Amino acid sequence: MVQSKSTLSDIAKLAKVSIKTASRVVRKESKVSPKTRAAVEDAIKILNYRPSVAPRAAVGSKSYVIGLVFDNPNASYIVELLQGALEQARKDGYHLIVEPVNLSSPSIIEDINNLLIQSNLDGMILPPPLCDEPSILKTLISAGKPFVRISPSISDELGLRVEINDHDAAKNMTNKLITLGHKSIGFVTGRKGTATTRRRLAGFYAAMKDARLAVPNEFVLEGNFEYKSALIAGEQLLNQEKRPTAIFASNDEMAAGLIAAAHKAGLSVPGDLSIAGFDDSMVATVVWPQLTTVRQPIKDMAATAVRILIEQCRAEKDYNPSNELLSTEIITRGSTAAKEGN
Amino acid sequence: MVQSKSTLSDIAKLAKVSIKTASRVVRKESKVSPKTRAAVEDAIKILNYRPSVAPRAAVGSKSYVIGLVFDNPNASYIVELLQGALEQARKDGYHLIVEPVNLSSPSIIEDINNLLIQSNLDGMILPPPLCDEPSILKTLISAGKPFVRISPSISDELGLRVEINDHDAAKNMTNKLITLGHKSIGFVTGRKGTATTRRRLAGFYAAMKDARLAVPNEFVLEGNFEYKSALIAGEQLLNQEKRPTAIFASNDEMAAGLIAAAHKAGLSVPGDLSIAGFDDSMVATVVWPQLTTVRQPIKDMAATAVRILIEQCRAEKDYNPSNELLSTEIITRGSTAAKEGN
DNA sequence: CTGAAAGCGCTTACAG
DNA sequence: CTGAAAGCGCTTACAG
Repeated sequence: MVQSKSTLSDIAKLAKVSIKTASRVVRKESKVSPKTRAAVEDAIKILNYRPSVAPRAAVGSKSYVIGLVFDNPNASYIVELLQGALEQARKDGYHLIVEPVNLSSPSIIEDINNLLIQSNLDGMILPPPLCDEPSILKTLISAGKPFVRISPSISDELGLRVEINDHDAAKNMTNKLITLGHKSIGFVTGRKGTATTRRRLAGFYAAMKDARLAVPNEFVLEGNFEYKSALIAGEQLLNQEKRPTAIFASNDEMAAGLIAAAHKAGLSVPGDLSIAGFDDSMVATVVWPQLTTVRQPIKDMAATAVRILIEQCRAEKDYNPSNELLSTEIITRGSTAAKEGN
Repeated sequence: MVQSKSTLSDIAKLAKVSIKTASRVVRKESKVSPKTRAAVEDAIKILNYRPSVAPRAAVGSKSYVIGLVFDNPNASYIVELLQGALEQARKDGYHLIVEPVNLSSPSIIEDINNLLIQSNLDGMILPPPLCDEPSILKTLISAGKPFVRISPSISDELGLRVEINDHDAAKNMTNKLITLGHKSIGFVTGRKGTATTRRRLAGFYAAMKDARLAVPNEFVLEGNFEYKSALIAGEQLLNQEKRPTAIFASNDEMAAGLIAAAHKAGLSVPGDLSIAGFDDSMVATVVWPQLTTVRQPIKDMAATAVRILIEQCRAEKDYNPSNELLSTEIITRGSTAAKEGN
């Protein structure tokens, strides 16, 4: 069970074939006779053989190692991302190197380049906001390394993309609030300039328009995905005479900020004010009341990103890669309620 | 700036020395003349040379790669751990392989062993709860790999340890509540059987005893570090006639659960009830009111763990490693207040 | 203090 | 379908 290192030549000796043939079986190449293959596979099992990652990378064009870099303040997002990516990489027999980088550091390009060179990476996963930094994309392209971007803001055709449909998800959540009887609905946007922010806002407007409900300008607040931005915006809005009966925040942290603002304004949630979030991150279940929110399949997205990156690494020339669009789900919890009087 | 791979022999050629001597400089060995060293260092700079990680691992006893495995549901804990560990590893010129494992999986030992073999790890970092699993420790010991445990429950002398003083931290927080005028103070414990749980509870009792304050048995509630356990325990306690004016939870998630229980019981925090947490995790600042809590230097702990692991990897035989004890800090926020009437 | 040789465990051409 | 040879970029003994 617990054994120490056995090598390819051990396998070859036991299976009575050459090292080369043993290697063929390990790497699942096609041109091996069934009988030979079986013999080698037996040997692999008996010796509990695992190919060492280092010599593979030392010799070949492929290292069987991919990289995931991140610079995202949202802890729960990162952890889910990691778990999805690591599980998929393991399934596909690849190793994953994880590196936090600093997008505002002057050495970021050098850092990424060093990672590429030192570890001879086969490719890279780029979650937001790194996926939107042109200089990083350029570095990868000029190094000839494939990459997959997760939820990029810019939909150009550089590398592959894994996304959700932010527009439709936001529209669905807005429809849910409308169905609960709300007519005055506020919205808190994400960080300015990102596609996510734009698309979620557009989905909100689309649902309101379909329902022929007006959206006063002062009901659309500018946030930046952080708790504090929503707390400030919410305080301002809720102290006015005219205020919405429901607010939809572009992520869960900001929804938590709105709950705090409601408390400060002496309003009860969801009695006086319904609040909805986006992400279904850990925050959603540690605030009171717990958040009604849009579940984003972050783990799936990361796993999908790894899968299509590896497909591309393994691919022959005629391979035609495709982007992936994953679906979302509304999770109903205590922060929303039917509007009283309906 | 952005360059592709240069090798040790490129360096040797440029510096007009042998590959071996170039290697000596790269590896910071001592027996090189200053003049030779300078020439090689110049060449390294000019060619932007970075040693490839793969051949190092392929050939030598040392791979310059260490592993961090984790199985912890607390996202913010993991992310801080990763950042601290990755930064320190990079500083020391090591690479870090991160792997989520499943403690309840029957294949966990095999998984860890495979990781050890495939990546030829120099050593491993074990955060809780993995650091308390005897079979994992045994695997590492029999493989001859050094390891560092973070906050282990059991203080045996296997490997190195990095810890905080849970007892004194809990005692300090309890003293803070006492100083605020609270005399009836409740406590919610962590998961049964862990040393952390025991030590924090003991610290609480110690402070209460010093202040000659009674602790009724029904004021000490059993939790398990999760939100829900504290919500249930809190609901039960707060609906009784006799209830504490302050409760100290063994972590932030449970403190968040207590806030929810207080809301349900119609009590305001901190007006009717002060609540304190432990960890200063992300939860602490997204609940309302924000939590007064004990800041645990998770990032520092991870960095320290990596540092002493690498010291041990590099060490000669006469190296005498030592465990590390890091200090904590009380962070005061809105969830605690002076008891009214004082 | 410095170097020429052998080898780590694999993979990549090249033959048969 | 199978194998003997050369080599990846580095490090580890061994000499001088």
